[in-house]
Amino acid sequence: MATIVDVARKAQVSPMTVSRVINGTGTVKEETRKRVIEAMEELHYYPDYNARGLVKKKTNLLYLLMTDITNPFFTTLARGAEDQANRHGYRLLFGNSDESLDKEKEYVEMLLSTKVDGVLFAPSGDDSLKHLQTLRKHNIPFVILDRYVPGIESDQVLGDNLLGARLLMEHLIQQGHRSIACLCGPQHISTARDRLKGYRESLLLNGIPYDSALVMETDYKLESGRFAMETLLSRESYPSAILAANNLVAIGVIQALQRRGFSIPEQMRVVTFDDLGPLSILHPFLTIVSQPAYDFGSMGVQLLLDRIHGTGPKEWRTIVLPPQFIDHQSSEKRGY
Amino acid sequence: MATIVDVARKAQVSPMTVSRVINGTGTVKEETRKRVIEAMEELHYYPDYNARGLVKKKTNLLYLLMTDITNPFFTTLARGAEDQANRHGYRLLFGNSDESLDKEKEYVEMLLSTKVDGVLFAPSGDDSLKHLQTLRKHNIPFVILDRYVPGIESDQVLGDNLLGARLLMEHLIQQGHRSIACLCGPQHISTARDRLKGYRESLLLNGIPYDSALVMETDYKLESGRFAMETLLSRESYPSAILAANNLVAIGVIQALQRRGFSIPEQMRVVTFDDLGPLSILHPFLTIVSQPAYDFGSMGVQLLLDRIHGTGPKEWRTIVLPPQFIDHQSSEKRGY
DNA sequence: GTGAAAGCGCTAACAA
DNA sequence: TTGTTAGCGCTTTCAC
Repeated sequence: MATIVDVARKAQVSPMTVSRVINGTGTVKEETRKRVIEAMEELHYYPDYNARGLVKKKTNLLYLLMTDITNPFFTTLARGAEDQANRHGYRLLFGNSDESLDKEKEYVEMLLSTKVDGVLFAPSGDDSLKHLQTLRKHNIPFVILDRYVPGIESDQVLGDNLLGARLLMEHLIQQGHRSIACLCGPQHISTARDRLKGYRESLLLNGIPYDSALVMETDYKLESGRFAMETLLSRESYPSAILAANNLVAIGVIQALQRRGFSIPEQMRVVTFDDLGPLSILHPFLTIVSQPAYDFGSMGVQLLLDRIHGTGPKEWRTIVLPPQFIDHQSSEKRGY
Repeated sequence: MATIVDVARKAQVSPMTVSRVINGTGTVKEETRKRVIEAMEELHYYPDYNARGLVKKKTNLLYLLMTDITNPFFTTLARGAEDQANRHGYRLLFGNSDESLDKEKEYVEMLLSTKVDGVLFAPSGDDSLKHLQTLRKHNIPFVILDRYVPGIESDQVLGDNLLGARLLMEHLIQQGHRSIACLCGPQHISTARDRLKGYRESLLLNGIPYDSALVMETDYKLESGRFAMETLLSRESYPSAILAANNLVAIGVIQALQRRGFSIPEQMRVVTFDDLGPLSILHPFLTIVSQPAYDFGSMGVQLLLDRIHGTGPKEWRTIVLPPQFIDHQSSEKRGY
């Protein structure tokens, strides 16, 4: 716990000179420099970032607020963000709101007391608006990730969920499916709305009537998918394919199907969004529109740093990352 | 960015009184209290944790250093740690060393400048010793997670990998397998050593000769498993079952098998350690010894806080969490 | 090329 | 019950 004063004393200079050596600012005679460095090493000195932050009003800390740390989409995103942050000399803090607005609120308040330089914010839903407004009011730069929030402008990194849904639907329809269920995700989240919209548009475009009985609102968790699928299976007749709200919901769906002895994809086709991380390899029966999760993270950090440093344009920027269609069954990959 | 002085001025009291209100320390007249709280709200005041930490020498920050954030074992562990930390008024920082000693070193140095109250440390291997010694020298409390490191004593939360390996082996041997390959993981990591040891012991106990050709050292990543399996399959004869170093290696193994058209588990049995998170549901062909990842995190935080606060015994404590045998094939679960 | 003084936002210790 | 003083570890500013 040596401080800058200890080092200064040992090197027989003023604390200010030590500070200059540490930060490489100002001018220091080579000889003094050496003495200082030696002293730092002998005392195992490490500068206190907090003390520095206090005076510089800059912490070199970024915060990543995710909605579900167990979802491979977000862990991959986190890696992208971390790599990019470290590359620019920033440290990255993570938090996990667990798709809960209340938890999100706690994180935001904690954030206000933590003095981070910026925030990567994956909103839990449209109601996150007030939290974002709070950040804005406190002049904390942020970038919205994955889900846009009506009512606020900001830098954003989003996916094209409308297109994603349509790619999946076209695929199913081309294969002859006409009765396709949509487990459509929470409608207070933009991604879920867009995916449902894509579903409806594809039906319309292909002259397939919309059947509200085939559309069920789920949340973005596994159990929800299982439950919805069980409900579908309890009816007299069921669809031949399922558009699942996201990867976790899809797994719930598959679980329900397996329990009922369905073989996939022969008896039921399942398609969904977002990869399963390293495990996707094992799922030949899943057709997926994958989002470049790593890029979500690294580009998010890029936008955020541009905003913090004032590099980049003044206007808000929205980056839309294209989905990638992956038919694990045929191993065929196409970018869009 | 209102400060405590702004609030004091607005409430017509001294900063010290505001501080007392914020922290609930000392005594403040109810009337003054109200005035202060009102002022805080009007100014949207949030205390600066860093400034507080500077004087209190206590940040209420814990750090979790993982080796692989994409491994479901660690994301689940992280959730356990986070929940427990928040429950006690601590914030949790994450970092990801990516199984790399060099990256780990960078994190440790960053840590020394970040002034956290304690560290949950999942070592990248035996060579992490020096990093742990650095923390010790700087009086930063830590708890070792998952992998022990010869040469240092500490609070620890570990699994029983020897037993885990033997459970898996007994299972295979009971099913009649005699030729079992061991993709044994990096031998500079305690978990890998113990698993290999369990493998050998089981062979011995069952009178099966040890065949070094069946043992291959891998790391803990997917590609490594795939490569090892491909090597095995390129030989004239191959084993009937694989004990894979961990979950990711197992996936690599399965991938290699699928590419060669093997059906699992009929033509090749694969068993391994650690669950696949939500996805394990989908893998009826995997037999797994699972570790209670969530408890690794929450108990780790518990030990750490005991150490920080001086509650709990003076001696180092090692908690060994029992493995759980899960045969996804038979859906049978038994605790040990 | 180097140092002294002041202050970042907060709280411990003492005084009133 | 409240306020004053000093100082946490560092950097900014200005002087030498």
